[in-house]
Amino acid sequence: MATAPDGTQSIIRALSVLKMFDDEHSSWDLQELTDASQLNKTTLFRILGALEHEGLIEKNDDGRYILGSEIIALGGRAARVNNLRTVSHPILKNLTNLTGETSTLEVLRNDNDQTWSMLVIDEVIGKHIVGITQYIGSRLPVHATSTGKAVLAFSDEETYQTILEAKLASFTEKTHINPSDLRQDLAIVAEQGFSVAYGELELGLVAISAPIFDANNQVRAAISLSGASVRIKRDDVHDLALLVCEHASKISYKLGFRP
Amino acid sequence: MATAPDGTQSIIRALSVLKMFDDEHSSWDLQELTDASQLNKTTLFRILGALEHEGLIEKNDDGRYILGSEIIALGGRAARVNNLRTVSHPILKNLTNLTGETSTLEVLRNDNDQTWSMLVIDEVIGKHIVGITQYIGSRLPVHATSTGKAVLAFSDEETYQTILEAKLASFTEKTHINPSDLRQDLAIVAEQGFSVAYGELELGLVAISAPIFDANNQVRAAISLSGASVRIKRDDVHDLALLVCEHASKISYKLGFRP
DNA sequence: TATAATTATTTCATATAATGAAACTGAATT
DNA sequence: AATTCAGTTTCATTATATGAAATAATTATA
Repeated sequence: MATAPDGTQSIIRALSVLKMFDDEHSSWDLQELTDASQLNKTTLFRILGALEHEGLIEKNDDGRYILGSEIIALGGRAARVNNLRTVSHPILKNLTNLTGETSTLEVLRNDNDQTWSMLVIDEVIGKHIVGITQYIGSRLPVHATSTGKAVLAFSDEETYQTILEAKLASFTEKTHINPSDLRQDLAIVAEQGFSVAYGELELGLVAISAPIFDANNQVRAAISLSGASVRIKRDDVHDLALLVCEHASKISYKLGFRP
Repeated sequence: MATAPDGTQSIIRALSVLKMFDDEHSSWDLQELTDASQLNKTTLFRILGALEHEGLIEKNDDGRYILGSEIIALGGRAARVNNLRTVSHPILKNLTNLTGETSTLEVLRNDNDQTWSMLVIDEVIGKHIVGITQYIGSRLPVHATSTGKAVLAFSDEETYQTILEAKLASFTEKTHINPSDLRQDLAIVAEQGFSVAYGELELGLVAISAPIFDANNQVRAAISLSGASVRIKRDDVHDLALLVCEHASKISYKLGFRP
């Protein structure tokens, strides 16, 4: 064998070493890396030398290696290219292709000053004739949408509180207008990893959502799959939810989220 | 020569290639990289193979290489380790060592709901006896502090407007209580890259600040150097400002900012 | 303080694996 | 159909990555 089929071996080795710097092991010394990897100490020494030379790792005060600022810079650039909408669109399309139903991408947005809402930033219209509405650019109530609940259930305490303290407007008899009801629902969402809004915003409309996380391990958005309740029955919800979660995970992954 | 002194050559080459993916050149194909680098096409082909294999780059729809999600994930981890406070502290210490004056690190924070202020998150006390006050944890008015002005001058339009629209409280006769005065001052700050508050918060107190940027090219904080006006004369300000800017740049660099 | 133990770095001989010229493939363009 | 260009594979060459061992530099222990 002249050259590794997947590209230069020493580079693959170096990148594997780089990936050993995760949240659980954010700093290493040479010996630890030697013990934890299959690599020869001298080889590692030179790999680290190269990584350090290029600023991808650096030594902290204790002389231990940590990820360096060059990685942060590269990460910023990568995030700019792999932005939420660009990355999500093909995945939304796939979700709609598989189900025939409409899918959307929504983010939590602070409106003018006080209020929060879900802003629809992308949408792929389903195949069914009933309920074709363009939603891109619309702002929807957080507490009455599946996406809102998906985001809220994984938000930081502060955002969570702020929104729950606001007045919960009623849209149908199914809307949670009672904070404790909503809180209970959100606990379930957090538990199972997806949310369902069955007629909470509009009677006859079912929506299933899952949250999207980014490289900072924070909720960034949610996707939804929605359709008329005449098509999407209670029994279908679970299978569809699984599909939505899968697709949401794919987006999270592409945004650098590593669970 | 057996091995490159700075570490494995092929790895250094690969990392140099990775860095070619900047904001101006966010996507490349093999030929372009061949033309733009000193490397042999076949070598590049294998370098790209290794980088792609490990997810640091990927091909977009057009078959062009772009930075991949693994870089975003690594960037997130690196940012968590190289956090603002940790990174800034030794640099603040240095600034205070060189000048004898107190230096601080401050971020713009949305208070409870409406108001904004500068939150002091680190401080290195200077050598002089006069004016030793612990400020860590304090919230200071944005419009009357050098740090506030440094941050504001480089903030996005929305934040800028919001804060300028609020009532500008008066602290001394030097405080900018008139939006158009403040606006004018901020234009100068944006121009020269640093801000000065000469008795605007407290008579007899001079502070000089410079903004800190992160890998997303956005203002993240500001550092200040402050002391009594009996020591820091008008004539000293310029030289000190240069020093403050230098130190702020160092922090920005460590946070992954590449101007 | 000396000694031991541990880790980091350098040396050096070896051959593996990186390298690049050239050939080949496949797609796009004329 | 002919041509051009980008991407990929082949293959011979040797530069260069590799790792065992020796050395230096720390750190821990007696």
